[in-house]
Amino acid sequence: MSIAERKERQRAERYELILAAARGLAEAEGWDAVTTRRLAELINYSQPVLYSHFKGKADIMAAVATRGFEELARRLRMEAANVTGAPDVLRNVCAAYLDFARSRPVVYEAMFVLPTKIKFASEETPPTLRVAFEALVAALGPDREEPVFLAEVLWSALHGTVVLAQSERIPATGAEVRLDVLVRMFSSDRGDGGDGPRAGQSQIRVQVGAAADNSME
Amino acid sequence: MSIAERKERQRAERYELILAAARGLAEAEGWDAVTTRRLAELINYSQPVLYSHFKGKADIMAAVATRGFEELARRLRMEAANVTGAPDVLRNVCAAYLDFARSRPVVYEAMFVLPTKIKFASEETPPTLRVAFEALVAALGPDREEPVFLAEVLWSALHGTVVLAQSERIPATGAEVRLDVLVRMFSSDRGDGGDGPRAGQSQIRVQVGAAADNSME
DNA sequence: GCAGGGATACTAGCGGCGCTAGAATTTTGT
DNA sequence: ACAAAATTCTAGCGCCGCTAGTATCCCTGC
Repeated sequence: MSIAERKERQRAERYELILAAARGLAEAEGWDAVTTRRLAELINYSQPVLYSHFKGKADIMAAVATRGFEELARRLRMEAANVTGAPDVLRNVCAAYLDFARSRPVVYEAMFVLPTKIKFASEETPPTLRVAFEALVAALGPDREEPVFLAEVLWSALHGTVVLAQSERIPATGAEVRLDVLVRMFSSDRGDGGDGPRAGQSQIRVQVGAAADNSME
Repeated sequence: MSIAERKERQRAERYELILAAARGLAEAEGWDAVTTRRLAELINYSQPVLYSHFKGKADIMAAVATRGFEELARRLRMEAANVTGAPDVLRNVCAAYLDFARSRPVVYEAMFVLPTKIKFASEETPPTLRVAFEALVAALGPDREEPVFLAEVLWSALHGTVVLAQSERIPATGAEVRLDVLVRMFSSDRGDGGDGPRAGQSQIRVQVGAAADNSME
């Protein structure tokens, strides 16, 4: 049965090829430029081949989004798990979220902006997506009232800054300050009893992260 | 020159007819269903007539959005001006924003979600849009540090809740609680020294407003 | 070694999209 | 009444997502 295995492996490789082509094309020219014809040309197959892997264009985008959920969950989980050692988990998790959105804008768009058939906030929600949300809840710290709603609002604020900035509806400059403001608003100790330079630190952190992680693959 | 006036008036009427048709069709079936062919059919003219009024479909949507900016600015300004008498301006302004987004979801989409050529945060920003933002700044109250950035984050949070809820990425239930949370986060006096039942009041307010203002016009 | 048969990929085409050139029609001014 | 000007329409371009039907390839069993 080795021959069947090889075939399946080649199929899986082509599946990945399609996903990579879709993401690459979207990153280069936006999702509007990702057409079935151009995708077919990129992978050196004819259009109908795409439909043997995916139900349609929306399905391809959903697959890209799913990969995004995995990466986002991984990043957030890593920051949220650092309860010991790092004093400001909330800021790090928020920074990681913004960092992800900035480094993979079109993936973020497929995940959270464009219409998708992926179910949110239901039983069939992808586990990775749930993990990402739980990281937000955890980042807010213990003993907070209405933790789920609070996390939803935090997520909304993060998402809002991302999409408004990406669509140039709020200026790109000031992203660091907005992070400062946002973290202060949602931290459990509001009156800034903490150390002052904390803000400056994170500004650098976000900037560097965004600049370093802009590669396409 | 009365005949030229009549012609111009008829042109203006047809312009309005197109806008109304576009908004109505979008409200009934979403922006994807708003095609130049269907619009032409709705107004009983052929397609190219649309292009004598607008540069293209995007221009029509921008016009719908512009009308939306006017209405939103009017609503927010009204709530923000109530400094005297109303103790919680912030809550009322936020509620008005959410109310608008819920009552005119597709207009909101054209304004703040879909790609647009309208310039934000620049010199050529529509005055009404600027007014709306100023209302947000005012609602936050005086003597706050970084008022503009703070307003940007508040707007982001409001926008985030709207779009995540509209795209069913956070559950529709809980909108009132999220408003409560959000207002508490951004109010200048954080420790809830105010009266308790305030939240319940506003919940009713928002719900009634959303239900009453759902007409297609 | 080689024909049959199933899997695989292709060509071609459908209806619909935004948009526009050029023809046909209506309206205007003389 | 008639030519000119403004207006509206017909027809079509290149593109889209998607699919039916055909051709090709490769594995299987003799």
